[in-house]
Amino acid sequence: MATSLAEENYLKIIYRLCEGTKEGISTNSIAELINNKAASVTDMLQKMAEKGWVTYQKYQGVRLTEIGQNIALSIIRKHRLWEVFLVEKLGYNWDEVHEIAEQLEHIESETLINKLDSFLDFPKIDPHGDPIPSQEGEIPELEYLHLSEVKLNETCTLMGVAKDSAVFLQLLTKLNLSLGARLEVVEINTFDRSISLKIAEEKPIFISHEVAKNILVKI
Amino acid sequence: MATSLAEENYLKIIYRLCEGTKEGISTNSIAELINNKAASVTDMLQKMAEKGWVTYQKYQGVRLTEIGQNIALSIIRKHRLWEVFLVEKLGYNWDEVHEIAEQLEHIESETLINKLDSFLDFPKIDPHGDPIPSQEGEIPELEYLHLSEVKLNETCTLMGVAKDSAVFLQLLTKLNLSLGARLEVVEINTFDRSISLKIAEEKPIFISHEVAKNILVKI
DNA sequence: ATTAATTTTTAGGCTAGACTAAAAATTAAT
DNA sequence: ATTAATTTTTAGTCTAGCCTAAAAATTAAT
Ligand SMILES: [Mn+2]
Ligand SMILES: [Mn+2]
Ligand SMILES: [Mn+2]
Ligand SMILES: [Mn+2]
Repeated sequence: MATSLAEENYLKIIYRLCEGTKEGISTNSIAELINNKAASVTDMLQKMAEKGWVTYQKYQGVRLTEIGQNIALSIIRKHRLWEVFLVEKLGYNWDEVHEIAEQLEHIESETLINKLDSFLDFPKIDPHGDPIPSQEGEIPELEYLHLSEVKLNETCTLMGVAKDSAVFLQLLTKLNLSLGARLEVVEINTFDRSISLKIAEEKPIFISHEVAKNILVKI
Repeated sequence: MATSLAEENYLKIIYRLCEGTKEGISTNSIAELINNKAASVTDMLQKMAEKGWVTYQKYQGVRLTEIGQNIALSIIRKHRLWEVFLVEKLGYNWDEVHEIAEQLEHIESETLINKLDSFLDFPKIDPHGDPIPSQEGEIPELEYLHLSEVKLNETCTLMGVAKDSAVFLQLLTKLNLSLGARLEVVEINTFDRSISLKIAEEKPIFISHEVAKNILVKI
């Protein structure tokens, strides 16, 4: 069945909210992320339940069905492949691509996205370290730690970000923090949980707990 | 002012119809190309006149304003640059790209299209030989002949097509007729105006007047 | 110059997807 | 266990962009 732009955006957001939990997703949480009023969300959820993309019972929240999840994953696949294209081929920075990918992800063509995938040499992650779902909708569950959880004097590799807002990404860039960077936690301040980091043997930088929480690393 | 998808499609079609003539463009001709009913077109024309994109008087047809024309040209620029991308970078054939470009042309980002332009090495024509408008909305008026107008025994170069339907383009491909081909008109049948052509010294092929009319050449 | 045919516009409706305001259900607080 | 606060749903509107049917204007044919 064909999906409208509005429906695709709902599916993507519900997918994101489902990830963290087994519970039903609340109307309000969707409304907030999609920037609509709760009443509008209820309306749409009922239509999407009708189409078999979500399971929905009044007041009990919503979950994606198998079908709904597959649609969501195909949109996420497109979003992330386009982000790779924008950074790798057109020379964008990682903080500039999200909005454009929000548009490109709705372009409908099976062949297009597979040719793009091939043109990009079948990347496994996007510019923010997020995994790219396969054509079949398989997505590797990457088991990363938040930098805020890393112990003193441990060394880790920056694998991704938990938030892709432009200001956050720009801050990381300014701090010289990019995907693949080797990080050593040289100090943890118990007062505010701020952290001192050595990036590849350079002189240490300070980051707040708030920043550390949104950086994903592998030991 | 922001343009909706529907408005952009109207502007593009009106631009095309304006090209051939100085007259006002009829409601019906727009309706036919855009696959809407005339009443819907009237409706939209009135709204677009309101916004200053067309001049419109009841029963007198419509013309693009300077502003309307510039919007149309920017969409055409995007359409054609994306077509180049699809063919040159993703390996599509020239008969497969139009529908996808119809979607991509509506992606809104100044920087995107200029980076794409640069990535493609600033092409001047698209895969069908159509000129690509500059960022400033300048478009070279290419003065081509229809192959049907070429005299017997003259030699010419295939520069473009006057129609980009998939079946037509597929026929040309089958006949080994592609952009840049050197063509010699070796026979013209007065009865049905069909033509015999030598392509780069190969043995001649036959094409109908209908086909010849839609092939653009330079002597 | 009338009449006929065609084109265009108006009038009134419909659907998707948003909204506000009010009602209903759930959850939290006494 | 009530009452209060919060969340969610229903009911009723609105706009964009389409539609059909009927009216009006233009163009073509007698
Ligand atoms: Mn993104
Ligand atoms: Mn991303
Ligand atoms: Mn095209
Ligand atoms: Mn083209």
